[in-house]
This record gives sequence, structure tokens and C-alpha cells, in this order.
Amino acid sequence: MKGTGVREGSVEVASPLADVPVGREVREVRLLAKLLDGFANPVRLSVLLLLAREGEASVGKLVEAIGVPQPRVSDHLRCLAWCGYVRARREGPNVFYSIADERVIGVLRLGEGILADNLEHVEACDVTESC
Amino acid sequence: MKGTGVREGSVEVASPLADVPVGREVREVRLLAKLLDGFANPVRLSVLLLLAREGEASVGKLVEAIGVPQPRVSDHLRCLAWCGYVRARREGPNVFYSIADERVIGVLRLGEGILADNLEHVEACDVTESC
DNA sequence: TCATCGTATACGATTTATCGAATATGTGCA
DNA sequence: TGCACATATTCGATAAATCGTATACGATGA
Repeated sequence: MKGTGVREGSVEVASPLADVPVGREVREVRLLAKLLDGFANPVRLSVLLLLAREGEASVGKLVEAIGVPQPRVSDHLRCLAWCGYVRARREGPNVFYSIADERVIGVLRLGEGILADNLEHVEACDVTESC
Repeated sequence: MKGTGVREGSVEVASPLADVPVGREVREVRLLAKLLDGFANPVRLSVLLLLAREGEASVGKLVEAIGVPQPRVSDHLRCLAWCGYVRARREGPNVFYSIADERVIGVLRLGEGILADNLEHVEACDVTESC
């Protein structure tokens, strides 16, 4: 049972030190959610899928392939690098990115598998915007 | 794969990624991003982690364990069920949820591994809110 | 039927992510 | 040094997810 003082709502956000019993776990869950949020955006996901396929690509190449403004790709790349998903390698004026963690590819594969088996549901969910 | 024909007049909303070179794949990327968004929220993630650990739990049990209002848990459960992550089983007045796809557990494991190896970065990212 | 418990849905309000556009940094070369 | 190219950063506006509160639904038993 969790009869401790941590109740819903107000505490969670403004918690400087997470030394409360459940606190540490809550903190880790929040971090894990934030980490996995890296997969939850079309641009970031496109980058990851492309890098998983091509092995390595410059920012310009990614911009060309995905078709969104360069600053946006660059911004999302910063997140992905920050969380350890991708690594950057400078070569002259270009910066080449590649998958830094094989487990990222594992997540992509699992996700694709789940999607394939639930395509109708997810599509419906997307259309009705109920999620 | 689904059928080759992308129907004209289907629900292709105005999206930056909508009419991009990669074209047909874009839709699937958007769906995959939406699917993986299931992992990108603390409440949903808590539910998944609890179910992965306990095997099965009623809504009330989840509410008690997570410590957020019941309607919120229920709402997130709907999303998770909709995407095929969890399954519901009614037993009298209670509804018991459980993981419906083993691959969900795979994603959780991979995510935990990545987080463990990048904890400092992700924490810093979280603090500065730069992501 | 009514009351009760467990669960689900609706909806306005708030927070958060994402975006576009302008601009800064950084590298290589004339 | 100055210019051209590739990439990164900033910031206000917009769109979206999340939340809290109220309420509706469904099953059980008196």
C-alpha cells in the first residue's frame, strides 16, 4: 500500500528533492516517459528510421529526405543526441549523424511489429482523434 | 503491407509531412509516432510498468498504485487498449487489464536500458527543459 | 426498483510540444 | 579578411496533449 503523503497532483511538478518513498520511482518513470517521447514525433521518427536504414546521414541529406525546414530537423536532432539515440560526427562543414544505441533500432522494430498487427485500430484512433 | 492504392479523397489532413518526397511512407511514420506516443506519458507508462510486473490489475488497483484521479487512469487505459498495448477483462463490477502484446514489455526493457546508460543526459535535458 | 460500487466519458481550462521565420555559429576556401 | 556553404539557436505564435471536475454508464445485491 502507498499510504504515504504523496497524493495526486500538486506535489509531482514542484519536487526539488525526490527522496520521498515513491518519489524516486515516480521520477524515473517521468524520465523514462520523456526518453521514450523521442519516438513519439514524426520528424524524430523519420530521422531514426532513415539513420537505421542508411547507417549515417548528414543534416542536409536528412532535410532533403524528410522535407521539413532545416532548423526543425536540426532541433530534433539535438533532442535525439541529448538522449543518447544518435551521435554526431563532423567532417568538414558537414555533420553526419548515426544511431548511437542499437536498442533504438530494437524499439523501432518492435513498434513496427505492433503497428502492423493493430493498423486498423491505430488508424481509427488517429482519425477520430480520440487519443 | 496494405493495398497499393492510396485513395484520393481519404483523410489526408494538411500536414507538413503530407506531400513530401517519401510520400506514402509518411502516413505510416505518423501512425508509428502516434503508436509509440503511448509510452511517452508518465501515467500510461506507470500503468504499463505495473501491468508488466503484476500481470493483471483492476482499474481501482491501478488508481491506488499510481495515485492520480480515476478518470485519468481510465482515459489513458482507453488509449492503451485502443493501440493494442493492453486488454480488458470484465469480472463482475471490476475490469482487469493486462498487457496484450509481449513486444510492449520488450520496448519497456529497451527503454529502461537506454535510460540507465544515459541517465545524466536525460536528467539534464529534463531540468533545462531544452527538449 | 433503488442504492451502491467500480468504471467510463465529456468538456472547459491549463500546461506543454511543435512550428515558422529570422538569425547566429562554424567551417573551408579564395 | 571576406564570402559561401552547412548547421545550430532563438523566440513568438499555434496546435495539441494533459488535466480536474462533473457526470454518465454498468453490474451487483437488497
